[in-house]
Amino acid sequence: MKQLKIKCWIEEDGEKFYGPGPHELLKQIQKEGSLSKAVEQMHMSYKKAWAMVQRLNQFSEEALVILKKGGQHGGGAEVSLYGLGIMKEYDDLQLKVRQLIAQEEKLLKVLKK
Amino acid sequence: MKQLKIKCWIEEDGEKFYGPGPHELLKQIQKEGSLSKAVEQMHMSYKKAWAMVQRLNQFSEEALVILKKGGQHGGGAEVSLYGLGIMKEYDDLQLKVRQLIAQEEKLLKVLKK
DNA sequence: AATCGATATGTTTTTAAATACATAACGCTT
DNA sequence: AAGCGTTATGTATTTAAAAACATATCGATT
Repeated sequence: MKQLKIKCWIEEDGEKFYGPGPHELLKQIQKEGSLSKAVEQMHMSYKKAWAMVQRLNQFSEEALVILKKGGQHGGGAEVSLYGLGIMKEYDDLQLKVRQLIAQEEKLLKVLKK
Repeated sequence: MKQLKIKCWIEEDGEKFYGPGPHELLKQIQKEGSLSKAVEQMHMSYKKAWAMVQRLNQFSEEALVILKKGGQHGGGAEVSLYGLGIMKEYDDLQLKVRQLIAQEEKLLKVLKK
């Protein structure tokens, strides 16, 4: 059975900046309060996630994720207010995109059989 | 500078069926009349393109590409009428998607800076 | 039947990405 | 200052995709 799929993301100078991967990572960070725990949930390597966070923070006017090392619980990670705003924007965008998909799926003959 | 990107494709049972890659391939086949020449233009390996064509034909009610081997000119490839129809559908879809992008790019705060 | 240029197909090599592993650094708490 | 759990970072290994290479097959034309 055939399905129409659409994926959207934001690029910074031709390289991926924010998309499904980072979006899911931020959701897990928000839930777990730690980068390592978020990573565990997602079956993603810590290194990859860490680099993702660096990139997100570096190419924004404000950090999306705040990382803290040391301290009582060893440290932790949280999504900033600014990061939460971007997450919401992306969610809203995805909603519109899904509406387009639903509409188009009815028309496309390719999807038949 | 940040940009919103969207990519759409059609899946058959979870695996890619028709998207930007096959679409470009069909365009080149149409132009060149041969799979090997199309591949050369695209810097794609013949094997990959050949497998793509097999998949496109196998999972459709009708072949999108007709491959001919032997004969005066050794053979050749052409996009079927059915294939042309799918190409047009995909082009039309991309047009609508681009309209959505243009509209959304004005709204997204993430794109600022 | 010999030729030619394209399709068809298997094997090997290269490449890049992801993962795994190891270890240092941090700072609050006790 | 010792312990803890997390962030930070380098190195090595694994994996999968892509490319490169080699060769067989086909069939109209001559």
